[in-house]
Amino acid sequence: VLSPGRHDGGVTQEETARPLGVRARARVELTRAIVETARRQLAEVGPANLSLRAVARELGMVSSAVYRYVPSRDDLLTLLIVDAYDALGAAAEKAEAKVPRADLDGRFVAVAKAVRVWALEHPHEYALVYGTPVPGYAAPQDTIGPATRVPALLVGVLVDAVASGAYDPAAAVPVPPAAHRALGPLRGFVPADVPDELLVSGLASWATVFGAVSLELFGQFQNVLSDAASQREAFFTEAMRRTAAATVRRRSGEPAGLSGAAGP
Amino acid sequence: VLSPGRHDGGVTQEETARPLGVRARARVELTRAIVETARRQLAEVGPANLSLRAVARELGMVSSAVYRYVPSRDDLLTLLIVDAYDALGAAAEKAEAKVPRADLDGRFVAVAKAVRVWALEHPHEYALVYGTPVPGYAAPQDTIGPATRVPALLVGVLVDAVASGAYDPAAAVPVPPAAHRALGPLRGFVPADVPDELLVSGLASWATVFGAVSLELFGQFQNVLSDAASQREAFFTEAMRRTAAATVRRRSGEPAGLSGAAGP
DNA sequence: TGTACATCAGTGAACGCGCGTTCACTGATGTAC
DNA sequence: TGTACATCAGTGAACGCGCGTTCACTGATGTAC
Repeated sequence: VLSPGRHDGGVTQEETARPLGVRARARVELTRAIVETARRQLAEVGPANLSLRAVARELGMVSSAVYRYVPSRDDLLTLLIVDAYDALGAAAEKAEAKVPRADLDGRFVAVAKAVRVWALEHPHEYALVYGTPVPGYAAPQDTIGPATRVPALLVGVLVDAVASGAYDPAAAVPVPPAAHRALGPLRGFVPADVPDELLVSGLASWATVFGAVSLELFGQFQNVLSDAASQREAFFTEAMRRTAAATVRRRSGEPAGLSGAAGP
Repeated sequence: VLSPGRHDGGVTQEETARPLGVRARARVELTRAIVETARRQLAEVGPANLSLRAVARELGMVSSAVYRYVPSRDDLLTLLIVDAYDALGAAAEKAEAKVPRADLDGRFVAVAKAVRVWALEHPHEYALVYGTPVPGYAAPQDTIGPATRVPALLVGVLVDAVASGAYDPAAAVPVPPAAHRALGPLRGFVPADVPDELLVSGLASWATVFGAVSLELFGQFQNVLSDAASQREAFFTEAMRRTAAATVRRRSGEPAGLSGAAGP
C-alpha cells in the first residue's frame, strides 16, 4: 500500500539530523502514499476531476485527515506537476544520453520520441503540464526548475551544433530587432555564440515537438492520420527527423536533410 | 439582450416553408441567446466551469427551462465547439485571402498569425478545441467539418506549391513505408501529385503553428520569452517565416529562406 | 525508569456551495373545424 | 369568426451527487525532567 514515491513529505534527513522516529517515518510514508494515489487517480480521471476526497477515500481515511499532510488541493496539484515534469524530463534525458554526442539530429529525435512515448503512456499527466491550465490554479516557483529539463536538452543540442562547427554562426541571418529582444530571458541560459537565428529555430522545433504530441494526444489527427500506432509512430519519427535536419543546419556546402532534398 | 448568434435553434427556414410565427421566432432567438451567453461565459470561466445553470441564471430563466432549447450540457458544448472552429477558420481564411496567391510563404504566415491572434483574443475558446479535451465529452460528427477549415488552408498552400512549380515533386525524398501508410486518411483530401514528403512537412508545420500558440497561451514561454506582446508577436512571426521557408521548399538552385542562409 | 505534559494523527460532523437532470404542473399560444 | 383541443414555454421543487475546507474532539505517541 505504501509504495515509494518521489516525495519526502516535507520531512527530510537534512532537516532532522537524528534518525526518524515512528511518527516521522509514518508521516513520510503517508505523504508518499497520498501523492502516489493522487497520481494514480490523475491518470484515471484527469486533472479536472482530481479530488482530495477521492484520494482520501481510496486510502481509507476520512477526507479531513489528508489536510495533515497536504495543505490544499492546489498544493497537491503542484506536487503532481513537479512529478510530471521530472518524470518526463528523466525519460527524455535517458533517451538522449544513449545517442552519440556528435549525432545532433539523433539527439533531437530521441528527445522528441521520448516525449511522445511518455505522453502516450501518461496522457493525463502530460495534459496536466502541457495542456489547458487547470482553472484557478497558479503554478508556483517550484515548478519552473523541473519544467526546464526537456528544453535544456534541446538547448544542449543547439550549443553543441555551434561548438562542434556543424553550424556556422558566421552564416547566420540576423533576426529582426523586436524578435531579438523577445529572446532576452532565454539568453540567460544560452551562451552568446549561439546566434538568434538558431534560438528561433530551436524554439520553433520545440513547438513542433509539443505541437505534434498534443495534436495527436488531443485527437486532432483523427481523419488525418491512420489509427495504427506503429504508423503514427513512423510518421512522427519522420516528421521529427526532417524537423531536426531543418533546425540544426549544416555549414555551407554540406548536405542537409531537407535542403539536400532540394538539390539535383 | 437577444443578440444575433451563429445558430438557428434547430428551426430553419428550409424546414418550415411558411413564415415563422411568434413562437417559432422566439424559439430561434432564445436558442441564439443561450448559445451567445454560453460563449460569453466560456470566455470568462473556461470550458471546465461552463454550466447550464449559470447560463440560465444570466438569462433570467430557471435552469430547467434551458432544456427546452438544448438537450444537454454536452450538446451545448458541441455548439460552442463548432462555433469556435468556425470563428477560427473564418479568421484564418480572411487573413489568408488578402495575400497574393503566389506568395506561398506569406499565405502560411498569414494563417499562422491569424490563428495566434484569434487564440490570444479567445483563449478559452481556443482551449476548448485545441486544449485538453473536456473530460467525459465525446465530439460528435458535427465538429469534424468546421475543424478542417484551417488545415484546408495549409493544404491549399502545399497544393499550390506543386501546381505553381515552386516545389519540384521530382526531387522529393520518399518517406519510409510505414509513415507513408500513416498518411492514408489525409490522402483522401490531397491530390496525388503532392508527394508524401510535402505532406509530412506540412503536418509538421501545422504542429509548429499550434504548438507555438499553445505553448505561449498555456504559459510555457514564461522565463523563456519576454512578456512584451509586441516582442512575442515579432518572435512568432519570425519563427513562422522560417518554418514556412523550410516547408514550402523551392526547386533546386533557387534561394530558399533558411537554406539560403546556409549559402556563402 | 517513571511520570507529566505537549505534540500530533485521525475522526466525524458540519458548512456552504454548485452541478445536471427530471417531473408534474400552469398558463399562454397556436391549429383545426 | 368562434370554439375545442393540442402544443409548447416556463415554473418550482426535488433528487442525488460531489466537492474543498473547518473545527472541536479523542486517543495515541513522543519528550523532558
